Amino acid sequence: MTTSEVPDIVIGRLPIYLRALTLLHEEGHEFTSSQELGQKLGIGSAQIRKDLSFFGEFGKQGTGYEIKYLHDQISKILKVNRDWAVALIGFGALGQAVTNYGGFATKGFYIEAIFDSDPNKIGKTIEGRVIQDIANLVEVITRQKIKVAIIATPVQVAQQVADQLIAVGVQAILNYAPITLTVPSNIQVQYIDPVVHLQRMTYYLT
Amino acid sequence: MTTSEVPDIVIGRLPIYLRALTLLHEEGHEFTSSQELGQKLGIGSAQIRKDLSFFGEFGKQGTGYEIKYLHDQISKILKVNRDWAVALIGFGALGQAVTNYGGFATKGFYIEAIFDSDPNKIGKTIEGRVIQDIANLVEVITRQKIKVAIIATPVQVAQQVADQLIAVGVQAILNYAPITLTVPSNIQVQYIDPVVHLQRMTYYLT
DNA sequence: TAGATTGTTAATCGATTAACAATC
DNA sequence: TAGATTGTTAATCGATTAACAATC
Repeated sequence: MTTSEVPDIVIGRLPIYLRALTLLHEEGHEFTSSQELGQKLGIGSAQIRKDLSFFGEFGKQGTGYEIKYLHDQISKILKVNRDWAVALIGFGALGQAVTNYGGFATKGFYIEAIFDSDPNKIGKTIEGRVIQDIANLVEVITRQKIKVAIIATPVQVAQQVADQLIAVGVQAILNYAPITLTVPSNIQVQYIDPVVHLQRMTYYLT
Repeated sequence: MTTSEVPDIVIGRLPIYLRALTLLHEEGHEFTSSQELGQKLGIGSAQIRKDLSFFGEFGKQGTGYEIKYLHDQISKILKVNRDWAVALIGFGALGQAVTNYGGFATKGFYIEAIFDSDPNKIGKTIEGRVIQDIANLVEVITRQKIKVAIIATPVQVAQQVADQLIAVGVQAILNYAPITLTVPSNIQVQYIDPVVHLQRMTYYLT
């Protein structure tokens, strides 16, 4: 959440739009409208038009949006029209699942460095990448100029790992550890904690 | 997002509060304040007090909140002071990671039924649970009266799986498939798509 | 042209926050 | 008592939405 022209909540919806556009494209559609998109996403059509208007004019009156064009434009806005090198810290069950998940690479996020502290894991090769000693984190990430990291460590070390990452220039952290990280305001952090999502839903259950 | 007395955004913060309280408790603290909590979570203290005020009075002027008590109260509010049976649909790499993840059970979410469509997987036993044919989903979930489900299927079948789940009484869905599900307004859905989180952050990168 | 849909404005709605009396 | 912190009010801030002129 950085001070910015465009509200962060709008930025947060763009990947959702992108995902829907990808799906429509795969289904062979060529055009869509703010109404159709909104229906699919459970969002008002006005909101979609307003969100897009922060960045330019992407549609045509009467016909709507060309799906491929809008997809490319949003990709550019989000800077996902290129590849990003990602560091993964923690190669436990979760870190291994993250590594094996094909969805990152197909979207341009390549895990190019993996770290763990377990001597039994350090040195092993996983799909061409050697698991490195977390003691070398500072050196390796500095050298490779990696800007994006995924934390999949135990919760006890997550904050100190984050501190190290930030110290060597990482600007965006996807944190799987169940803890809110304390970071400077210019650092991006996103959280994945499935338990949080489940707990949010049980409130509504009868 | 159901029509409700308490704003859904407030409900969404309660699990975060719970997580912080758990941590403080584990660190041996006995009391905390809205200020301390807010600092740890990057949230204003007034917001925390306001959020809690929707449900009652849990603190004491001058001393703040007893951590264990507040934790228990929020647990009750969220209905996570009991166990929940969970169905898992899809036993690919992701579904397997979800099954092996210990974090669900320790928070009271027990995966009590696993479904897949692959004949090579159906019938196998995983930690005491047999992988069942997705063709039996309707029967099994109806019989076991399961209310919470996790979708970890390929994106192509996620919507139809969701439709089936809802038809047999599932009220809360945690969806790992990269698609926005269309569901009735009384059904809770939460999404986990790490790519969405990463794409949201790259916008801010230089 | 007639119909459809955009981009944008202004109104509405809702969430956050500052301030403070109450009180432990 | 003095200091600290709550719960709550009212003001501020920001996001959503309805409406419509413009135009494809």
